[in-house]
Amino acid sequence: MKQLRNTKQRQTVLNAVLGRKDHPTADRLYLDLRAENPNLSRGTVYRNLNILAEGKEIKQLKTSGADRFDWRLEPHDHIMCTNCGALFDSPLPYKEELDNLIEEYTGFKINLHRTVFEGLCPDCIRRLQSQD
Amino acid sequence: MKQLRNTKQRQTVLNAVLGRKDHPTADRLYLDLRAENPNLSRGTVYRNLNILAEGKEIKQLKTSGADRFDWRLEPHDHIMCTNCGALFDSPLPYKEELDNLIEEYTGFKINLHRTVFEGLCPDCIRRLQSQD
DNA sequence: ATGGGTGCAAAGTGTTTGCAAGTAT
DNA sequence: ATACTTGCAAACACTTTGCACCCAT
Repeated sequence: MKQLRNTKQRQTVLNAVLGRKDHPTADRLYLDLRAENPNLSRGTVYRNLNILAEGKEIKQLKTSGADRFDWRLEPHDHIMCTNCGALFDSPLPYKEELDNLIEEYTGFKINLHRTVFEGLCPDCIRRLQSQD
Repeated sequence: MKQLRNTKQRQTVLNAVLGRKDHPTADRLYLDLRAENPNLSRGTVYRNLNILAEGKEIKQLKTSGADRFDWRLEPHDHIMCTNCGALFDSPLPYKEELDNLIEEYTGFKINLHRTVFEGLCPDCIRRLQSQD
């Protein structure tokens, strides 16, 4: 395995993820960071996000469309607004026993499961109602 | 709303999804169909898959990477092999009550949730063991 | 000094779209 | 006849990569 280095850019990217409570996409992160670091490159942000996720320092949420990044390391589910795209953590506990059940039923070796609830967030419900 | 037409191409695409028990990506479907229909275009396959999914005639599985299509209309979870990419239906029941719980906790209006279990399928477990 | 890291731009992957011609209704 | 659909290619969104230079170790 490669010996990782502690570059300014990698620190910047890591802190950016740890420092925010939303679940930004790589590009959102890049655009925000570039405001402060004008010659930070998109490739570097994407590369470091992948490296940090592989090293389990952050979590990568594989969504359709753009992947999101998350500072919470314990497994947990998510809730996504299909109207505005906002993403939240689920308050329900992650059910690890489901993984074991699937293993028994299917012979798979399960690492984890990903659950995303989809619907309208309170803000969008309000917004859509006031439009009619 | 648009008045849909019943074209040969749309039928071909619909039957292709209904007729197979795997969960093909749009591109897999296109490549397979083009063997029989040399001037079927990629755009037409993608367009029709989206139209059919909107019309609830098939289901669209939003996975990271390429979306998959599914003939089973009732909500159900999936199991994906992270090694070979194979995708299977979960034998566990879909828990609709979770959606209600999330609504109570968060004020969201939930339509559905998507759960994908990730791990190694029995074939890949065997394959990987015999390599060492 | 050396090998991982960076910036940049080009290429890759999966998907959508504008347009002129074709066809189901 | 109307307007939805098609094939095609170009465009798009998101991400990865090749390369020459740079810098943490």
